[in-house]
Amino acid sequence: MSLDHILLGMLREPAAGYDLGRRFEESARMFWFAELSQIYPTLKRLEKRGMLRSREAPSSRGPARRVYELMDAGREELRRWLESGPQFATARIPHIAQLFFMDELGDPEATIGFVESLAAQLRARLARYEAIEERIRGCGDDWAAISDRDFNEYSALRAGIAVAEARLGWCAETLERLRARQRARQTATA
Amino acid sequence: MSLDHILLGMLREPAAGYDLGRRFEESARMFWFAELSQIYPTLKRLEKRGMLRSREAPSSRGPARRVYELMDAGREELRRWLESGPQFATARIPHIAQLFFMDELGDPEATIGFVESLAAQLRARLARYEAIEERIRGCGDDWAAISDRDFNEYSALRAGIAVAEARLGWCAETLERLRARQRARQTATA
DNA sequence: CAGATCATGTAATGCGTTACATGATTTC
DNA sequence: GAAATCATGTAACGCATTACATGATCTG
Repeated sequence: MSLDHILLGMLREPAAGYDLGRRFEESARMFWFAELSQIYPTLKRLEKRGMLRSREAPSSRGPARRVYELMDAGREELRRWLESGPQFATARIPHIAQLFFMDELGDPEATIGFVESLAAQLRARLARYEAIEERIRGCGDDWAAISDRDFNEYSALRAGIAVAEARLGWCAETLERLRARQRARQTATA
Repeated sequence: MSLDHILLGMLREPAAGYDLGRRFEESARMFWFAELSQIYPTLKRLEKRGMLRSREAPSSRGPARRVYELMDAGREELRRWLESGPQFATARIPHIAQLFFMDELGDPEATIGFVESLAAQLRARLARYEAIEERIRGCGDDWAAISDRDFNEYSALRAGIAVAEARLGWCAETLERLRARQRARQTATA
């Protein structure tokens, strides 16, 4: 029920479906993602419901763009969502599920390898986030004069960084404990 | 594609669908959730594919239980999944999406209220996790002698706690910044 | 006897992914 | 002329939620 709202939010400035697709890749990845094949029909549906209006616009290259614009009904729906209090999705964290059952492999080294690989991927993700943060800080004017919109977008980025850091910290802590267990086991066998 | 694997993992000991439903509520909530209405057909499908086998068993109260048991094919599928490396779901974090668009309300106090409410809900969640941790530490024998399975389940819990703490920390940091902005605005107006 | 818990399921609907189809323009 | 980018979409399938349907047993 939220892709609708996210598209409405993104359409506070008129844009074509294709543009929104790139926005998911660039700035919204952290908290949501949608394929173009989902975006296009969703925009059509929102238009049919009177939330959006569209017109054709020529493209500098490639076929004509269908540019969507937010209508009053859409703006009201967006505001209702924003005023409805924090929404939570039911958790879906496959890698923690894997860890949960990892003893099935009967190989403590496999668990260690798994968490190491997890840490590597989280480091890469964190690096991407931090690169964005650098870019913002760089082109950013002075920090207090920033607009509310930019401030909130920056806060969302900070949230992603905070969680990635926490997960990495957990990896380090967990690896330490796993290795301590391995050492204890090896001295017990010897 | 993962509920299948999670059910296979849970069925390393035979159980009925209803039992698995409660397990999601009790110990797996942190990383996954499924309704009974999704669990029952999924179990049937896995049986048809030869991953599981089932038999009827009498219940102490209520209708007969259908108890499922893991077959070799199911165990192999489970292992393939565990060996396939850490899987990530595409992020879906509605409350960060809301924050991202929150300036639409044009009311800085609304953003502050939103993050406060978020913090309250995260504190409640963290308290639940910590209660589980207490329970584990309490009934737990000595920490090094714990089984691999219990160790991994504990690690999964620690992951949930780490993330909840990080989100709460981010709330505090963000609230501080939001309030500083408000103060700056008010002195500027005065 | 009412309400909670145990226990299994189906049906309808909606959300999301993957695969497929098309075609123009720009860059190398 | 090949590959990348711009741009729109449809179709099939699978995953997830909500609502509905049924009925036994236990607890207060």
